[in-house]
Amino acid sequence: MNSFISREQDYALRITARLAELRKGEQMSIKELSNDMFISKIFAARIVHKLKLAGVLGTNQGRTGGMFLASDPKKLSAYQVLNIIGFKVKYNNCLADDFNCELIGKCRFHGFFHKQEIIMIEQFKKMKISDFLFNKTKQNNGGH
Amino acid sequence: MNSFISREQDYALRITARLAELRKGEQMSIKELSNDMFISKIFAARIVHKLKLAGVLGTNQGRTGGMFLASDPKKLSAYQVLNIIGFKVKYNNCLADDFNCELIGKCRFHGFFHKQEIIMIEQFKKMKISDFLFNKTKQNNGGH
DNA sequence: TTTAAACATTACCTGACAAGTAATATATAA
DNA sequence: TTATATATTACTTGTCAGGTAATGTTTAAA
Repeated sequence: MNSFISREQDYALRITARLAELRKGEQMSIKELSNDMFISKIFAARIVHKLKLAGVLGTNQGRTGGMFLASDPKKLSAYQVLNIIGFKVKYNNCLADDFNCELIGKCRFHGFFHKQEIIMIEQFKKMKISDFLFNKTKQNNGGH
Repeated sequence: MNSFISREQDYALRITARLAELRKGEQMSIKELSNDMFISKIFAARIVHKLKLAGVLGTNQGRTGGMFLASDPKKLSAYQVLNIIGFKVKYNNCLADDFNCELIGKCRFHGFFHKQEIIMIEQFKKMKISDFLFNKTKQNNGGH
């Protein structure tokens, strides 16, 4: 393991990027989405629910239900999506809030890891969901 | 949780950095080392053994035994030490060799994660153990 | 020769958690 | 009423980091 990004977080990114390709007013069912993105339907539903609670996407229940992106994909960062699914990753445990390091003030690794972590997070904040569309020709945001 | 660096890897870095402070010919016991670096003695022994097998440090058994750094700390990178302890971290599982992604060629997340991972690894390669000495002013730790 | 103190090595335990499954509830349009 | 959506909770399972325990081997000093 030891992956920064969990499967669930990865799926959340895929899902938002896929929904960002829909036209205005268009929606998509979990079934279709999970087929497209190769995620089990039930797992996808759970993720979709979290994203909905966070306001990133909207859902309609019922027979003609489905879901759609409720945020501007050009403003929605990868970092935001990851955080909704619980992105609490650290370069090293010693950077965690509740970590009590006996070597604090003496250990130079701490500062190095801290700096690297900040650099990484900046990258995740910089990248927006619109940068990750699967098929750019289908995209429908301004300038078409 | 989900830390890039495991405790064991972190300890390996501490150990090599601490040993780098010894004078030429000087050695240190696991007992003293584990006290200094706040690592359980038995866990430290396991890590030391791995580092010895990799040639990073040398050990002497027996009553007056101990260990010493066998590499030049100015050439030994943090990356090398991490690798000895099994640094197989990925930004995302999809970067693993045995990962079979159904979205390959279509998914833009892959390329992004790959790029970020390379940048990170470069940093770990650039930093040498000599950059992390605990006490730069007293490198030879006189009155011990 | 005996013993103390060092490193060497293997085996095992345990709690956390990622990942996925199962089951059931609720909502809505035809 | 029914088919088909999403909503929600609970459970299962496998993995593994982190640590503990136990025992072996080596060496120098008593």
